[in-house]
Amino acid sequence: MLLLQQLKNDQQAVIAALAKRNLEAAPLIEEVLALDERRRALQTELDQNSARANQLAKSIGQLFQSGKAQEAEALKSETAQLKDLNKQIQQEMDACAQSLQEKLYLLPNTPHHSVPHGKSAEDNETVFEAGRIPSLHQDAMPHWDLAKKYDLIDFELGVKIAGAGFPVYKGKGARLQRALIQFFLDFNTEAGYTEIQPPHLVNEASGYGTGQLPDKEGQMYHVGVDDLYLIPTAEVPVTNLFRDVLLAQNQLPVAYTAYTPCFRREAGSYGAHVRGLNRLHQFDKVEIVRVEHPERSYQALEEMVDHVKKILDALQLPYRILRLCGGDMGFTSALTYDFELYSTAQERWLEISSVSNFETFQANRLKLRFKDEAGKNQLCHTLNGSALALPRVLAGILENYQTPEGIRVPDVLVPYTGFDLIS
RNA sequence: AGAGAGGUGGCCGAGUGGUCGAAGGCGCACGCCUGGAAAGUGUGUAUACACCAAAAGUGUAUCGAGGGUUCGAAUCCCUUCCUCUCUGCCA
Repeated sequence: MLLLQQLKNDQQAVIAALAKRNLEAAPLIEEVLALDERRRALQTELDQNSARANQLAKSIGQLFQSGKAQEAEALKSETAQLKDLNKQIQQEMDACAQSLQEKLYLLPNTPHHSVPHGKSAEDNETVFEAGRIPSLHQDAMPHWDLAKKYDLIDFELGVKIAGAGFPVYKGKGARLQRALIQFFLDFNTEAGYTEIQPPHLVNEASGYGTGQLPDKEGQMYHVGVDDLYLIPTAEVPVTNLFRDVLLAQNQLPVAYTAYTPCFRREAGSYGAHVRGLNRLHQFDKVEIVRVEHPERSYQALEEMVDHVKKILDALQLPYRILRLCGGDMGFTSALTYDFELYSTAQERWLEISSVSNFETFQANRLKLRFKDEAGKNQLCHTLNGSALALPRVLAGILENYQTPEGIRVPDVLVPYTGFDLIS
């Protein structure tokens, strides 16, 4: 959620920034400001009336105590009037505040100045490429065929148990996936991230805290009986650990890592590009989350990008880094770098990580603040990134590491898998 | 799931109708004391919103949340959420 203060002070700058998202925000911002003005006027009126009523109550009490019951009775009628009036004012003010809130929820985060202009994924800017794209043997296959050949993943069985997009991992496939999770967690922990095991279901307030609600209501699985949501990413429970939190400055920065399964309904996505592991309803992911001092958040973002690079270097996979353009960026982000892994057998890039700085956008909703040197409460900056999302990394390894003799296991994973070849 | 107890400031904890944004303690900050530290001692120490150009200041709201009774509610009533104890169930 954008800061009202920011809208008031830099209205034009906000409109210009949001234009990068191809959004004409001026009319909405006008509405927001008008509502705010009305709300403030009502607040002032309400406060004055309440002050008067408090005064009267005090006088009435004193009059009763000194036995002047008649005078006291006379004052009561005014307080009754004030009370009725205030009820109306309060109602209108609440309506204003709610409407204001709803409109603020509609405004996405303002893109960082380095975000390129653009409408779609085609306009993203490639900022880095690394790794060697292997030349595969003639009978090389996409991962879904490899998975079948070596009995690593059974998609049909998953359909029977739950539905499409819920794969069943078997034998060395399951083991390889677990090895990756373990490797990622160890790698993150060694870099200073504290491991967290959060709940996999969250309440509504948490959904609002990180911005999934109300924006992406339909994308989360909802457990109706208990009114809980299955997490679409560990970002939700981990970032919400800091909802309504006031940190001391020396508690910053916070760096957490968490492995969780992720659940996404992904309604309406079908076809060739969602085959195999490319797009799932349930998948595993290891996430990194940071809470930073505003002045350090962009440095932190670079550190996170660097960290993810190291993971991919260690796995010796070919990848590139994109700076997302305004049209392709997520609702809550100010700047996002996507990592894409080259899938040699599919001859396409697969997104495996998204690293973002949300600045104060989430912190504002979360009420996540710290006390600065002057003793003032300031909003923190929040960041997160995948390190990494499992299925596509698994797909990339299966495809890029295949040989006529079988699938080799990346060296760094062998201690975790206990085998170096899938055959 | 049933029965009972309870939710008060950063933490602990007092407070059953007005003088309560709230005693006392701990913690924290600054000062005094000290060669230095501890102890001692003094002062300060919630959040949000509104008014004000701003600071100072003033007002309003907040004792889990929402509603009600009352001139006046942390305190009484209702609803709801949560926590704890016992019983039941259970990995």
